[in-house]
Amino acid sequence: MTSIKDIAQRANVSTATVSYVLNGTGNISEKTRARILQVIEAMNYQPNHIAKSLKLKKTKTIGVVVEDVTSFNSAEIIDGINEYAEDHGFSLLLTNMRVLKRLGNERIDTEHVRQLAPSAIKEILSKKVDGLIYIGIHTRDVTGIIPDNALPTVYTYCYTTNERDFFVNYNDHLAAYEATTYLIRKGHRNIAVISGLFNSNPSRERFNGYYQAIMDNQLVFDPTIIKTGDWEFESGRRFTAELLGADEPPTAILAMNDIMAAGAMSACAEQGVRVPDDISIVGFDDREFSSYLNPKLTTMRLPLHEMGVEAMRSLTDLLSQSGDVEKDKKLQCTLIERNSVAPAKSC
Amino acid sequence: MTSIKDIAQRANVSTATVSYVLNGTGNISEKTRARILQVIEAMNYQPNHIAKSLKLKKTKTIGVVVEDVTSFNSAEIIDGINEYAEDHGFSLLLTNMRVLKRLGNERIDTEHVRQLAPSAIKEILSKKVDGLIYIGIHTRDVTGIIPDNALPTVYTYCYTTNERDFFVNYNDHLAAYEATTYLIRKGHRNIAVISGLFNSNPSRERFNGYYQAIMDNQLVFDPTIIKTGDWEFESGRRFTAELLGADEPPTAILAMNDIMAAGAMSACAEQGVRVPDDISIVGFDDREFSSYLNPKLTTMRLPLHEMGVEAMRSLTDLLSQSGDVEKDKKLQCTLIERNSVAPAKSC
DNA sequence: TTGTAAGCGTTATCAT
DNA sequence: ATGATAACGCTTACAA
Repeated sequence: MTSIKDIAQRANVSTATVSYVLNGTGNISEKTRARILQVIEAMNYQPNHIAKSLKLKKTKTIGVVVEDVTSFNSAEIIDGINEYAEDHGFSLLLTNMRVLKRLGNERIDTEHVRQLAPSAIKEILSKKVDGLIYIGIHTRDVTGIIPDNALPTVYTYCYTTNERDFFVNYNDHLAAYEATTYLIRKGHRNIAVISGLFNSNPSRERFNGYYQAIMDNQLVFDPTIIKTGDWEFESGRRFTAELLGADEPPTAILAMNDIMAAGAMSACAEQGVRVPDDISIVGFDDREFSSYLNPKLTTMRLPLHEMGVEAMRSLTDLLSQSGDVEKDKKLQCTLIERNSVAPAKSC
Repeated sequence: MTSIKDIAQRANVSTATVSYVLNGTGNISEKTRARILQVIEAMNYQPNHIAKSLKLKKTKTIGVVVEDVTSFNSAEIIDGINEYAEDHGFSLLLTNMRVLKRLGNERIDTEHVRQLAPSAIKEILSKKVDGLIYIGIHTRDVTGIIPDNALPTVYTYCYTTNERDFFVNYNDHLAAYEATTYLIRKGHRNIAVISGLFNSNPSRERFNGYYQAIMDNQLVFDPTIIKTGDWEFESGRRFTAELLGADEPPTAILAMNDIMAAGAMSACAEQGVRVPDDISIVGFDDREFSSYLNPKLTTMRLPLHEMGVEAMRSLTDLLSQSGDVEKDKKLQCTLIERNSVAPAKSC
């Protein structure tokens, strides 16, 4: 590999001079600069980032620690990180803890993940990244997984209780409020919800958003049409079947993710109730498959890409200590209208 | 950060000695080794990979160049790479060309991607990775995207015509042959296919597999039930509608991806034909959503994870020049039986 | 405006 | 069995 030394030699200057023109630092006469640039071109010189990193103690690479790349949220967030990173000359060192395959979806509590983390973190610290972005697999508390003293870190799709950390997430409360309001505007008065497990923050937040929309519109809150699912297809199917069996079934269902919404649609098909003619359904997440369902699912889109962008922006701001960085950024979801909602039949 | 020098000082030895025990090289007496180890522990020493890399000219990290992380195949392949890499002490530097967002799905030909690649590659070469894995977004020829002299490279989910390169892909021909044979065993004689675009290798290979299965079973090949889709939902829907309108509609459809299969199911639903009672459908890819469709889709699973593992295995073998590495590895797909296929009605 | 040289944290050669 | 030291490719104070 051709180095700065080779360039210096060929251009009859010192390595310092070459370094100066390379970095635009120092005061170099126009003609030597031109000559050096020419040699650099001719020899197809590529700077060695490793040497530079060693000297500068900055690698211009950030560690992306992801609980599982394979989780539906990860790729799009990484894409966002990438977009911003590329524009700012950062590279990404990817560390995948693979918790889904190692632990299974049931045991993703902080305790178990913490056992997986140390070696991953150690590895990444050895490689001397400048900062860390941690991508969770569920929006939950992950305090303690990354040692407190590690590096500037921003968490996305999760959070910690640590004073020093930074987060970027989305606004669950508002999203559910808007989804519910949308249904109400369509004339629905009897809106069931199939929630996720209630030990999860998003479930609670979304429920609160729903509840507030019901209250703000002077509707009556009916606890019997609130069903606690577990995020999986089968729970969406089962609870919808239950709902459909009631004397006066709801005219709309808000499912807290698209998978349960798909389950709900399945239950409807089985019982011959038509979506959206007989019942409206709105999902959550805007998974790719939502538009492959029949009918295509109306759902709340998560701002995953933007979360990646914002996480990376926060981190670079942190690293350059440029102004102050928002500690707990919350992005907005947007409703994607497709074909699973119709106006309530006038009564 | 505590360095080898600090350790040496505290343990009253030279840096060389510390390096020896750290690497198990050299001949160190048991008691000094123990003492040094103890100091290392006490000071919580972490080796500096950057310095090591500079000296050794090996970084123990490999560059993963992916055309788009966001594409359905990427995450699982990366996960496979990760699994193998972790076991062998390699880190992953991720470079995402983001072609889907930059170019759109229509213009992903090699020409356009080639314009995106150079800066990405330059960047990654500067960071001195030991080797490269290139993950395509479609199985197609990507010759010329990565400069020939770059680094040991293995391609997956794509290929080149370059003698020096290595590939790992899956066996399209066999997969289609097996899917078709499965349908034939279920008694189907009239099996339509909705293919992808015919300028794509997989489309041709899969068609050949289908054709051979038809021949091997002495069925008659009917070109009127071969439809050329474009991989998208709408084409699956439209061609199925056509197929269903025939005097004697096929009793089964082989769709060359799950998205078109979903479209096919949608068309069936619209026309009131029941899957699988009236018509059987098998897809291709085993996308996550296949089991959220109604009925759950029977489909060929792509060995994505294994492709990642094997790609990384090939690359590490290449780097350690241990034995010879298979130039063009082809993995097998496996049929996932769900609920979209039923035996043909006895005629 | 340019050059000299020390130093970043390692490894490895050559002495001892 | 252990130590001194040059070298990896770069940046940067300081000197010239």
